[in-house]
Amino acid sequence: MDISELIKCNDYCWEIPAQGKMRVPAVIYADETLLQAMDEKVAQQISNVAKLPGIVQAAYAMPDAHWGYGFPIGGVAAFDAEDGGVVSAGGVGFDISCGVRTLLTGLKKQELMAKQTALADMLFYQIPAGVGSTGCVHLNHQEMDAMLQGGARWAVRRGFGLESDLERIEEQGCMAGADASQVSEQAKKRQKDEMGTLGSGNHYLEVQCVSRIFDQRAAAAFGLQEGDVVVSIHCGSRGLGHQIGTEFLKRMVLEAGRHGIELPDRELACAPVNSATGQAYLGAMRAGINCALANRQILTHLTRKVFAEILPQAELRLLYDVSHNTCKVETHEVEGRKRKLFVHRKGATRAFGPGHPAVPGDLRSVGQPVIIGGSMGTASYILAGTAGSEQLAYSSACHGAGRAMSRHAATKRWRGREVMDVLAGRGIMIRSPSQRGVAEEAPGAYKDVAAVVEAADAGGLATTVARLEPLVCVKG
DNA sequence: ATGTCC
Repeated sequence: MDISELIKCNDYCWEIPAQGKMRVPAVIYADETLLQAMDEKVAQQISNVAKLPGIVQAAYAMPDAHWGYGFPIGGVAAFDAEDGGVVSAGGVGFDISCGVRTLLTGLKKQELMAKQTALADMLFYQIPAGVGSTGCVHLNHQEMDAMLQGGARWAVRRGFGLESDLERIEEQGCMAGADASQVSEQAKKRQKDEMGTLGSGNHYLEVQCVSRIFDQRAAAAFGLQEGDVVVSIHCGSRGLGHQIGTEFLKRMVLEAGRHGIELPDRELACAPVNSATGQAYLGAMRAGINCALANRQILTHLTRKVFAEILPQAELRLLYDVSHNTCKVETHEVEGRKRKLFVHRKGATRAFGPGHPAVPGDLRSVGQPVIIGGSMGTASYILAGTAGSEQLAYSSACHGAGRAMSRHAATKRWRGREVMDVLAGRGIMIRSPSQRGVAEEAPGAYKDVAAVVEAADAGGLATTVARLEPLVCVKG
């Protein structure tokens, strides 16, 4: 990216001043190195977001931002419905409520190592992964609607996991305002056999070891110590979320003119929050959030079953579950005034600071856990929300390493088999149904996650708590 | 991300 047009606010914050049809400035949080490596399209896309009706304060890009459909991945934007604000399907992303949860196991790395191969094989056998994968749960119409309304709460009631899991999930596991009747039959049909499946692309289930603690107090509150084994699950709402996104995107493009919305880019199709389509999308999108929460909950149950067999002394407790493709109604202070806003986070994690009422009581003094999934074979990080992040980007942080190379380019450069062999040599066991998928996800195709986390920390978006190193990875 | 193009 050409940084000569940007105003440097500080070493980790850069502004594109409002110009032309931009209603507000665009702000990118990154250090100079990340910024220079960032695709020019991120600046274009985030500037286009700043042109949408009802946008408040600024459009933001996180340190892991890269080119996406309409909105950049790693984009945050909030809209005021009272001010003509919009909701955008492309601003949430196709994989609605894609997210990651981390489970504590109570195990130390040494206990796990003797069983590493058995665990890798059993997880791969029990966790459905890959394009079009189907699971052990099959939903009829009635159960589909119950799942879409109930989320992880529905899953726990059906025997998948523990009641105590729910308090460690955003929205206590059930997104309010979901409207299953706004989800098309086609979307439901695609999902009926896909519950409890990882999917493909960058989705994974990873067994990890805590390799470094950065913040002792926060780590103690989160239950993390050096040498601990944890499990992280990254996946979303599968075919259902994709279908909802596709259908509403089309509908929003067709209706934009009727709502007097001039689209700077077709891919930024949106509808006023206060319109039939806006409300219908919000209902369907929230149902999609519940689908993703239920999906991760079922996968958690399957993971517990595998550990019970291979390492029966393990006790898997949910640390936290974050969604990084959402639009949520939140109250934020803007220029001294509290406003109800529709906050879009696409490839960005909610990061509420200490004291926020939505953070579970026993974690509230340190802030919300923010889980940053690394790429395959690289570290992941646990951060905590900060008090200052509300004024920086509506309490948001990055979500991962962010791609640095296209999938196509990655498959030309690497072969899945060799990527797996190299990682095996470093003690990391990869299991995947797709060699090509492994090549696409080669560590070299991603940005340096440590640099991304450092920029998020130094920029004040969140504070680093712990680093996790992979031991076993089931890759979609 | 995605029944990787109804």
